[in-house]
Amino acid sequence: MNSVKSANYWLMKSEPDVYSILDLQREHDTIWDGVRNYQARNFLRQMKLGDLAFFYHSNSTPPGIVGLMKIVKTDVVDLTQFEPTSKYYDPKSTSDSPRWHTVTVQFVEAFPEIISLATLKEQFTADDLLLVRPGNRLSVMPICVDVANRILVYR
DNA sequence: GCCAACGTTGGC
DNA sequence: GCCAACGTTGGC
Repeated sequence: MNSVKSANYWLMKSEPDVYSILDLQREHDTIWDGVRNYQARNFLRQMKLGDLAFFYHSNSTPPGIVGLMKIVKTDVVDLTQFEPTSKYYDPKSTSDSPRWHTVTVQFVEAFPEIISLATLKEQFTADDLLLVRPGNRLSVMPICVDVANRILVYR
C-alpha cells in the first residue's frame, strides 16, 4: 500500500544584508548559492521538490524566522565555486565533479512578524529544534513536521 | 590520523 | 567588538 509522504521542512539562514526575504519576494525565486559547509551541503542534497523551508535572518536584530519558501529545483550546481572572483570560489572543485550543489527556492510568504530567536527559545527545546541548540552554526538544517506546524501557528 | 593554529559564524 | 563554538588546514 502506498503512503503519501508529506513534504520535508528545512531551515535556511541568510544574513539580510547579503540576501533578505524581501530580496526573495522581489525576485520570486533564487539559487541558494554560497553554502560551503559539508554538513549543510548534504542537507541541500537531500531536499526534494516541494519541500518547504523557513527563511532565517542571521546576524540581524533580532535574529529569527521571517518567512517561508519552497524548493522548486534540486541538484543545482552552485556556479560560484568556479568563479575566481567570487567569495565562494573553490579552486579544488572541478566542473567534472562539482563539489557544491544546492537548490532553487521560490518565495511562498513573508511572515507579518519576525519570529525571533528569543521567542523560539521560549517555545522550543534543543531536542525540538536544532536551531535553539547553543552554538549551532549550521546554515541549513532539517525541521520535523510537527515542529514546523507549531512554528507556523506563531505567524 | 592526531592536534594545534587559524578562520568563520553568529548571538549578544 | 567580543567571544564561544566549531569547522578546516597543515605539519608531523
